[in-house]
Amino acid sequence: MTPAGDEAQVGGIVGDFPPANGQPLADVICDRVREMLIAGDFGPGEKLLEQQVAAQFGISRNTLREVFRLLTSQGLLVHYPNRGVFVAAPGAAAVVDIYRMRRVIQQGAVQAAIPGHPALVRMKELAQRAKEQAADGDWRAVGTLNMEFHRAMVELCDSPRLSAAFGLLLAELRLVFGRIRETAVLHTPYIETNGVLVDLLEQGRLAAAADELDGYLLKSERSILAALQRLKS
Amino acid sequence: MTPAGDEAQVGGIVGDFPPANGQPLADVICDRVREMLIAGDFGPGEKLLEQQVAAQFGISRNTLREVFRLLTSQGLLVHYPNRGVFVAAPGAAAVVDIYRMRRVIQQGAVQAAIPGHPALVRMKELAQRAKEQAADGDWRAVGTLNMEFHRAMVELCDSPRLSAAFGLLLAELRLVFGRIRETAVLHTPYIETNGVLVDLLEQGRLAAAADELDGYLLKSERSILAALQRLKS
DNA sequence: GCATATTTGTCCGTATGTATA
DNA sequence: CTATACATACGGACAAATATG
Repeated sequence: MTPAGDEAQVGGIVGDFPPANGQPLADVICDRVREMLIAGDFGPGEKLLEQQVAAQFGISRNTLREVFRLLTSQGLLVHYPNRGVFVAAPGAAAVVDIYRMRRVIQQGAVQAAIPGHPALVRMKELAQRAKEQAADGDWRAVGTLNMEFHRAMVELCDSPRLSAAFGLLLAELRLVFGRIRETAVLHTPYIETNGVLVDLLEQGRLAAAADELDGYLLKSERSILAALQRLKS
Repeated sequence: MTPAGDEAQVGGIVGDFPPANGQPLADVICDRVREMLIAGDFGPGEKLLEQQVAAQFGISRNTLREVFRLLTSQGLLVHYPNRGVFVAAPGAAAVVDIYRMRRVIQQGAVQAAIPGHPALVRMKELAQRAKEQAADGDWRAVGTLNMEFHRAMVELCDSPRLSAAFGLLLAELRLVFGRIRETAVLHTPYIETNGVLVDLLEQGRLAAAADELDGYLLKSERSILAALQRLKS
């Protein structure tokens, strides 16, 4: 079998010191499953059976277990010993915690922003593109661009570890978004805010930018919590 | 090598070695290996052979692979595809990045500290105990207590995710410490600082505490970088 | 409350490709 | 360039824990 055989290892034969190779299967599947999770292809709280999922991806149970370990450590899956692995279902408490951490990371990143960092240019582009997509009414695209906008913001302070930690947060947050229908309401009001943020950062008014950001985070958190509340009923 | 000779795990097929197993074997071994890594039982950059390490712990290669995945995602091991897993050897660049992130997380945590949080009491105890151990000349204990002091500091803002991310940072930092001999120099000057920090936090002078913290982080980072530099020669 | 079926946790053996001496 | 060692990945097996009827 092994229908996942198209992972041809064409890698560089001439590969010098750094590995020129394709990544292990577990990493590939891990990315695929993560995408499926945030796309909502698995329901929140759903149980993932090892045999079934392994067959679904055409990989062995052992390899899938490595994938589960990774995604569990990233907070996207939850593991109950001897019971199995389930899709995480972040509730209000998780959202509050995620935003608490967002505040710390993003405000810290903005205040430690490196002047003239290329990520600022990227933020400007993303804010512009989001404005265009909003005009077209493509809210899904607006949401994605907004995510990338904030990811670029964290990259302003040029710390790989901080960016990685923030990436995990965003992935978990997208898991929440997947459950909410009213995407327009979630992202529309912040298109303007993003433009203001870029302007402030370009002028080097970091404190003012941090302040604007705080307001954004507050409103965003509240609207998500409200939408979640509506879901429960 | 492996002076911890009592690790003789006679893979108890008959033995009741998997005792009242609450958590999976991979998690248990993961914790053990992490402790050994920060204790310096494996040298930095050392290659970890699957068969050998699996035999050393009396577990299967499949289970060990799960352990390697976890520790790699935590930054304590490095994985080169098709070449194997190696103990991470964080250099100057890593230290700079770790401290950049420490500044963001710890200053953010202090400024978002919840008044009267029990972690503040714990900080006070830890600072006191560190002072006592320093008088006894037990620098290893002082180092550990200092770590716990800062961990408690992050818990002041009551965010499980932030605390978890900070824990990963500290583990990686301990990997660096393991390579440095002069532990006394690394931890002694900060015993006093910790006392000042507790006082400021008790008085609710958060901004002043954040400032004091910044000074600590700056000095600490510099002394570590200097010690690393000395190692290279 | 019990017997049974399902699933996890863990191990082993093995084939294949990759890197290194 | 060949030989060896090793990582990668698969499938099967079985005990123990859990879910099910």
